[in-house]
Amino acid sequence: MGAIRAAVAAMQERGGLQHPEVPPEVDALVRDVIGQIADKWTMLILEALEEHGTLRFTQVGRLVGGISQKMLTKTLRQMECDGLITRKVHPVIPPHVEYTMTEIGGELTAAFCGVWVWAETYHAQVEAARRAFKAREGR
Amino acid sequence: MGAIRAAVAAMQERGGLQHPEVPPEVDALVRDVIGQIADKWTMLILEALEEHGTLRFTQVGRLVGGISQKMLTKTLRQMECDGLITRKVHPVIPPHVEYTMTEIGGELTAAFCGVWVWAETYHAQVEAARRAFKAREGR
DNA sequence: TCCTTCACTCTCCTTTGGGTGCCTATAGAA
DNA sequence: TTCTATAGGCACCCAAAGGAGAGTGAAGGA
Repeated sequence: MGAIRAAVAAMQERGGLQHPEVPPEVDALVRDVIGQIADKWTMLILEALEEHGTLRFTQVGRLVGGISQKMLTKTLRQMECDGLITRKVHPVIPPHVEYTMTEIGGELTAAFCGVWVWAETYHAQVEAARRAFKAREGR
Repeated sequence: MGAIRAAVAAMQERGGLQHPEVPPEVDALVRDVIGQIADKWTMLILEALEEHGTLRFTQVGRLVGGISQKMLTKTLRQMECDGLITRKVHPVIPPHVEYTMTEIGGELTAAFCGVWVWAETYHAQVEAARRAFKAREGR
């Protein structure tokens, strides 16, 4: 995990981005972007695309699992709008649409990967903390 | 960013966690944890605590900005439940409660840092992609 | 001729997110 | 004596998120 911290520090050095005192309008934009992007389905779709490359609509749905068509459509549109994926429509008659990650989508996936690793690493501790919390508060 | 990917691969090797065919109950837990944690307020509160160390209730509220008392209370409780922060109540009469990040909270913040850096690095491109998308779809 | 496939769209419905305002108790300030 | 600050709890409310299920349209197989 130290490597991630180091990499992050390196990126901050390179880009000259420090958290303390970033201009407020940039902060607002960043918050907006984070708000749009840091959602469950976006993360899961990025995961699926990273693992399997170009996918079709129903393939994404199957890989993600438990997502309704509505949310899948909506999330894919949002991601396309934000430039995280590209959408290629083949105008054939059983419709054929392909979704592919863009470069910045790949970068975001890589950035999110740390969170996945965190979740996989610590989910047992989170479970334990929840049980302990319930025991403390429950009585 | 390759360093992150490498670190992740190393962690997966070490822990024996592969995405393809991870036990379904673990997958469910990880998704649940991600779902709980990948929310706007949690991220912003972690940010505030990382930057300023131990904070009181109203301090957190001021630093986060734009959050209602209700959501602040709720989010802090959830984070305490998940073991991301500790809550220390001083039983004095103007109430005094202190919130501090735990170790796994710190790790999560570090993991999320990559996403913040991504947002700061690419938000201009996201803006551009959105404008281009609107121009494409708008007419 | 009917059914199936794909990638949606539309409508209806329930759940959740989140805001506002009112309540607490008491030490100390005005 | 009255007001304020602190960290919430509680009740009510609206809006948005999100799920379920039906519909769509045309090509090609049975």
